[in-house]
Amino acid sequence: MKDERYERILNESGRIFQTYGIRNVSMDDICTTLGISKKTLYQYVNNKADLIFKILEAHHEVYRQFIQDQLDQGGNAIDIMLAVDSFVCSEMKNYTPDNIFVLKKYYPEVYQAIFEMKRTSILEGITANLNAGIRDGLYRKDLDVDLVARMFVKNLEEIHQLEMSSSDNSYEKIFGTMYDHHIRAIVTPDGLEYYEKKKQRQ
Amino acid sequence: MKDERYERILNESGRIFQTYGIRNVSMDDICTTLGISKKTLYQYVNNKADLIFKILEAHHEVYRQFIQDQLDQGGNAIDIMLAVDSFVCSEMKNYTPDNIFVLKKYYPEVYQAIFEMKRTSILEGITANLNAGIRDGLYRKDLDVDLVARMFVKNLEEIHQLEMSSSDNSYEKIFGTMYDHHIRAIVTPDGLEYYEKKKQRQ
DNA sequence: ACAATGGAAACACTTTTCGTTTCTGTTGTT
DNA sequence: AACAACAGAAACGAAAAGTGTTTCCATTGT
Repeated sequence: MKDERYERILNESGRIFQTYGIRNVSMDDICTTLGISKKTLYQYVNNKADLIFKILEAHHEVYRQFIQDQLDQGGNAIDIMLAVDSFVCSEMKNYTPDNIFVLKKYYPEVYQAIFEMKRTSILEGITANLNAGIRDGLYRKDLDVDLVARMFVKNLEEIHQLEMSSSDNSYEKIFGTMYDHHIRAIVTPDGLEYYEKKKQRQ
Repeated sequence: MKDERYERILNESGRIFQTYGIRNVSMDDICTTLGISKKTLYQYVNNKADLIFKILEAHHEVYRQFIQDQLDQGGNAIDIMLAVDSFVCSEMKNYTPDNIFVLKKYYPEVYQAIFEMKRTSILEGITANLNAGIRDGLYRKDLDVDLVARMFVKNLEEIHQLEMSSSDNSYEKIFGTMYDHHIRAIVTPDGLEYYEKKKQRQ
């Protein structure tokens, strides 16, 4: 069932939802754009909410895979944070105020499911990063890993509530600051020295 | 009738339409946001289409006034074009693919009226600029003013059909290129010298 | 010839929003 | 105190748009 047509449905639907807005694009519009009938489309998705969920889920999977690859490489914990920084930032930019508004109002279950998925991924990723940094002597041993990870996620969520438009580059600034503060708060002297050197090179 | 409340209705409605999308924001939402009842709102606008029209018209008036001010100052025709360049560009950025899509599909009369209004303003502005440039020896005397003005408008319209997202900075590039070519195509040697000097200072 | 598949479009139903109206409370005036 | 005017909240009836289902038809493969 994970065939080329299914991939195309998700990718192309996602593109036109993002371009024109979820509620402005009807299932008829999607079929017209894709050149398939509704009967065919409904062989792949249960309903519009299901389509939206599957699109966001697939999108999230790309993000999750990127994070997982960074972790699997077993590199330096600070390098990983820096690599993840801009990737996560641009992922968040897709969630524009209008999209969030629509998801919350008309597809609340999809919204809950997706954001819980994201929350879980981030929590796991940060926890793993914290543990690796502690083990490598870059982060302080006395950190309450669970608490720091939760605080990180909380900060992400608060940034997300700010409802900036996707063209607003304040996202990068705020986001980068949050990452910067997070790292500075948890590093050892060795880790700080490494981090400062790395920042100077950018 | 042009009172503070009316101004506030237009400004605030325009803001949330722009943030959340025209069709995602109901008249009820607008009233809730403004803290007024629908009965009050309908004292100021006939219906939703009328509200949208009035918002876009007011927005256009700001733009038109800016252009008029530049013309009234009687300055150098090339300087005026350069002053107008980025103003027009950011004005166009408000017309995102989703907004255009909605206007065309659900409010076609509003769309036609607004774009005809814009077209007329641009045509008049460019025509006035061409005549001033010719009079001042910056533009060539052999120009067919009417034809050049129409070509300029045509180019603007074609850029507008490209459906770029508002975060895409290709708009500036394409737009700037179109302005550049327009000016280079019509200047006298004196005008070109002046223009090149001006461009070097930027 | 028949079966399977998929597109186009009709269909019945649902949902949302629209614009209108009613009810109520508040304020100002006499 | 009584009355008029005004505005907000919400109910209301109607319309529009969209949803998901089904039918009809054409095409392709066996």
